[in-house]
Amino acid sequence: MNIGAAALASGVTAKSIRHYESIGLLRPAERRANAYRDYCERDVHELRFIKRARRLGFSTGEIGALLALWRDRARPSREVRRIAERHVAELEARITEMQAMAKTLGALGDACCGDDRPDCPILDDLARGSGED
Amino acid sequence: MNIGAAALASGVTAKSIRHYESIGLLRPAERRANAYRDYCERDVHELRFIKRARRLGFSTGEIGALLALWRDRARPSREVRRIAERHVAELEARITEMQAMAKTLGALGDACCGDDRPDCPILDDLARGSGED
DNA sequence: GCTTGACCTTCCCACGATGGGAAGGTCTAT
DNA sequence: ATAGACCTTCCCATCGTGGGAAGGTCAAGC
Repeated sequence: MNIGAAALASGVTAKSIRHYESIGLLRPAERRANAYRDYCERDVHELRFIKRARRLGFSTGEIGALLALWRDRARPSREVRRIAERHVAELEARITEMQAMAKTLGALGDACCGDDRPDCPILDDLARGSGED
Repeated sequence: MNIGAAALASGVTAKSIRHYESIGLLRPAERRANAYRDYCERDVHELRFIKRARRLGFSTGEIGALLALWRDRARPSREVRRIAERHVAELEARITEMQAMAKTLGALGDACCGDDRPDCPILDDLARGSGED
C-alpha cells in the first residue's frame, strides 16, 4: 500500500504520515525497490489510533506514550489511565479559562450599544487594563 | 524610557514588544542617538491594551483591528462589538469541542480499572477508531 | 583612564502540528 | 513515448513566544 492509499484508508494526510514518522511516532515504513513507503493494515490501524487521539486533543508526545503502551501487551492499564486523566485535567483547566474569557467578553458586548457612536465599553475595558499582572 | 522599563511597566516582555513592532501592531518606536528604542506613557498604555486583549484570547490580527478602532476616535462601536462577538463565538465553539473531548475521556477513564492488567477501555476505544471521518 | 555588569541592538533557531510548493524520480494507461 | 498521477526529499510558512549568539552602549566603581 502506497502512502496515498494509507492516507485515504486512515484519514491522515500523507504529509502528516511522513511527519509522524520523522518525529518517531511511527516506525519508519518499509521501503520498496523504488523507495516508496509501503504500508500494511496494521499501519493503517495505528494511523487511525493516532488520528482519533489527536481529535481528542492529545499531543503527539502523549500519543507516543499511549502508542508505546498499546504496543506493549503487558502494560498496566494504570499508566494509560494516568495519562488520560492528566490530559482531562489540562482540558478542563483550559475550558475554565476560555469560559472566563467568553464571559468577560459577553458582558462587555452586552454593555456595548453597537451603534454609530464611538463610545465602546469593550475598548474602554481593554484600555483601562483592569486585569494587570 | 528604554524597552526594558516599558516591558516592566506594561508586563509585556521586551522580546514581545519588538515582535509586536515587527508585525506592525505597534508603530515603530522612536530611536535615540544610540539606536535604543524610546517609549512614552502612551506606548505603555497601548502595550497594556495588547496584553489584556491577548489574555482574552484575541489573536494579534484581531488586536490590530481593535487597536485601529481604538486609535480612531470616530469609529462606530458597532465594529468593535462585531469583532468581539465573532471572537466569543469562536471561543464557545472551541469550548464545546473541548468539553466533548473531556467527556469522552472521562467516560473512558471511569471504565478503566487502572490496575496492573493490560485491559484498558481507553486504548480499546482509540484502537477501534469509533469516531471516523 | 579602564573594567565590569547590565542594558540595548539585530539575527537566527526552536517549539507544535500542519500545509504549500519546488525539484526531481516512478508508475500506468493510452 | 508521453501525459498525468503518484512518490521522494527539502525548505518555508503559519502563530506567539523564548533562547541565545555576537556586538554596541551606558553607568558605576576602582
